[in-house]
Amino acid sequence: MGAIRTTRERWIEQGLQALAAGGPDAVRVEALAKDLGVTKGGFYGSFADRNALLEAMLDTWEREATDDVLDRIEREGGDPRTRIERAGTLTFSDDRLLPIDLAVRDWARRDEAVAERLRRVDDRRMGLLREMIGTFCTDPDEVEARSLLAFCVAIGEHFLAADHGDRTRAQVLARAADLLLDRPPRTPPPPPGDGPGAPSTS
Amino acid sequence: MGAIRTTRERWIEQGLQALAAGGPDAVRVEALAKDLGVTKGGFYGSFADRNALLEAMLDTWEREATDDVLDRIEREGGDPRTRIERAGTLTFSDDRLLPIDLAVRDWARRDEAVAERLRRVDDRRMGLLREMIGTFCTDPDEVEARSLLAFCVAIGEHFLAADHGDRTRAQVLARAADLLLDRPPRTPPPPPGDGPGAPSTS
DNA sequence: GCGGATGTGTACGCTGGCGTATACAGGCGA
DNA sequence: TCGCCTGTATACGCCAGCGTACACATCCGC
Repeated sequence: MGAIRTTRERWIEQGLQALAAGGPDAVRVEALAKDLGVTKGGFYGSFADRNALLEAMLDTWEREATDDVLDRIEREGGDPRTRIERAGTLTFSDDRLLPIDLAVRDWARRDEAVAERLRRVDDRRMGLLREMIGTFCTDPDEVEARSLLAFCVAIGEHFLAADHGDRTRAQVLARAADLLLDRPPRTPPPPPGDGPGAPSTS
Repeated sequence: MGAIRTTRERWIEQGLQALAAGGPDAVRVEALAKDLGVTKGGFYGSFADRNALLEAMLDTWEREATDDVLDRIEREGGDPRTRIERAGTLTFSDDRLLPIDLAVRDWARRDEAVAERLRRVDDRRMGLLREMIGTFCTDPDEVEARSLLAFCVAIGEHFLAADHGDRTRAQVLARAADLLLDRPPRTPPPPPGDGPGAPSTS
């Protein structure tokens, strides 16, 4: 009957999906079991309790969100501006990582232990931004300000509901990225009939 | 015994506090009753069910977050840059409104009806930003990009855990506001021993 | 003062979720 | 082959939370 035994990793992955979809309160042992097509019987063999699962989920997320992404950026190299945008893409355009990231951010507002993990993750990301932006901006205060702006827009974008009239969000983001990365507008105001939005910061 | 009868408004207010502190899942009828020093007996006289309370809370929030704030900005007038910063202060430095705002944003990611309300609120706020930034920036694409950046940093700031080394968050935000509002840095790099951070965008 | 409207306390049934206990099934090494 | 280890199903006790029922208190208009 049992296709693949339900391992610890499968519980963690399903927990992260539930976290992404409904926040920490949505991580319920019996619901995860149902999603996995089993009962909760075996859960307590892999985890002491629900809290142990949450910890394990955060461990997994922390690793995936930092080492995995940063290693890949470093390995693939490229122009500083390109690397910033690739970092943004890997983290904030990933269908898997993005919703988890946003859920963790909200969670961190209410749980100091989660906030501490998030701080570790964000510090590494800010470090990358500082380094990259520092290659074309000399004033250290301005580097910090631009880095903060870039990070805030990459996150805040997903918490913002406003429309932009004729423009798409992607178009506005592309222009914002031009401002932050101190480069001329890519598509000045192109005559009508342009393609879909450029990659942008997020 | 009962000092002041527990009115509909008191339930709503307490509900908003709970929402701010723990998200929509934390808005529990019996918990609110306990906070108010009563039992849940009378709750169902003012509200059909828990959901009706949530709706009423959102109604209240929507009004306070738009009409009340925007009316006040308009009434007090002032320089465009000043008005932007006052709008930010009234909304995102208010101990009462800010946590509610952040909670609603996360909630909106999972509930389309909440997202619709948030869209109405954010559209009005973006409208103000566009108008103000448009007074000193001519390119409409750039106005939109700057408005988005300003809004994103005002929100994103609170979802960001990173440190800034020697600088305080307020200092970095002040510099970011200078960039967005296209004005020279206020405290170029002041010798040590400066006061607390300037108001900034948030 | 009286009576209804409004709020209150207590008790109940129901559901969902956690954690435990216990017996069962299948793979894998000695 | 025999046990063990791992995962599984089922059943249980427990508690929190929603919504209902009903009897009681208090205020306000008449």
